[in-house]
Amino acid sequence: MNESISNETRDIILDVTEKLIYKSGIAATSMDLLVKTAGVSRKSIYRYFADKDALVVAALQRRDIRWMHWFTNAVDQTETPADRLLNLFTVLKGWFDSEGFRGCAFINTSGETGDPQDPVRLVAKEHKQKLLDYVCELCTEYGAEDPQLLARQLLILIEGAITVALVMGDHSAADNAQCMARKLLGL
Amino acid sequence: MNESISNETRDIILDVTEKLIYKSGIAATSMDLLVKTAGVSRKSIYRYFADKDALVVAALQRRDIRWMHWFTNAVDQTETPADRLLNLFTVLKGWFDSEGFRGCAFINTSGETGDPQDPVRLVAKEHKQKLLDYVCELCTEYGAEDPQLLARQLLILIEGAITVALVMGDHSAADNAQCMARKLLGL
DNA sequence: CGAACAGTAGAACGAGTGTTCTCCTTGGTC
DNA sequence: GACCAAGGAGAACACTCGTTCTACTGTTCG
Repeated sequence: MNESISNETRDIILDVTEKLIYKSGIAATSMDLLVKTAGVSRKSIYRYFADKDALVVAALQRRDIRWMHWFTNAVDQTETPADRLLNLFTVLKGWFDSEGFRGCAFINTSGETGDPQDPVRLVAKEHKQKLLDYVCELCTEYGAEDPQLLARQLLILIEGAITVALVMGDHSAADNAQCMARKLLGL
Repeated sequence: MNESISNETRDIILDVTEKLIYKSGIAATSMDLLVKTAGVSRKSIYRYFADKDALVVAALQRRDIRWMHWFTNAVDQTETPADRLLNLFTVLKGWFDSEGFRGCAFINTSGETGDPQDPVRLVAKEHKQKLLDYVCELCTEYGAEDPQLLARQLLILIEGAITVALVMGDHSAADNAQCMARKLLGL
């Protein structure tokens, strides 16, 4: 009857795929491990997804949506536009300190894939574009002279903090990035 | 006679491994492809390296040394300490625009490996620590109040620019990072 | 009831993986 | 000349990969 009813099995598959990819990367996430972890049969996976590539892309798109929702919601929990811009890095800090933090899934999977035209890379690019657009909105609300330039600079701070936090294990990168953002905003 | 004579075959193997890993990642670099590309036999590879892991680590350590040499040499081609700090990003820009640029090999391979204790991750951490130490030296020469803090902030700008350049394909990230560095240095 | 469907369990297949092996050639060194 | 280490070409092994298949179990609905 209802064609848009949420399919439970499909959701489980996507959930588990998303988690395994984030934890260990695409190559290390075998269909066998997926079957065992999700508790579904191989046939069920191939019923909903043409092949592993399609499954991976769908899982990453799901993570894109969910991460952006979580991030923007958390950042928006402050009053003034200036607070929101600084809050970007406070929320990042909380993410770094959370259990199971493994950096940004999209940076990681981009590094795994050599071909820039690979669907995985395109999803990553779209994700970062969405993040840039969101930051740009905040900059506009803040009343920045050049919101686009400011947003691009803040994005560099965000990506830099994430990368340093992952590779060096230095979670204080969020604080250092926030310190730079403060100077940039003239606060 | 001379025990420290440079071994040509070993060098070729390391060279090709380094290039293939940078181009396509560790998982995509099979021993078979390595044999065909390097024009050496499997036996030769296993004569010099215990297994693939050891080869990968050795190739990454080699890249660490060579990249740092190249980078510091290029950056040091300026007169004043202030110029050198800004030159960090000019050199980065040149790297981004160079043919075959695929981001930072150490960020990429860190994303490929889930386990933080993996030798690959340790090599990456050491590489970024060396880079941080170098930037810290420049900051000290510059006469910064807190060279360590400044260096950590500049490192975030560097890693952020690299990540944005790779994932978004936006090479102007180097310019934007340099712009922020200028503000940070009060120039 | 019975057809249709979503699902599990698991075998099977071909291709690719890292690794080891044998056989052959080459270029020195006692 | 005898020896031996270095290297090449490629077969072979055990394993894992993604993918497909068959056989069986419920559930739903006309």
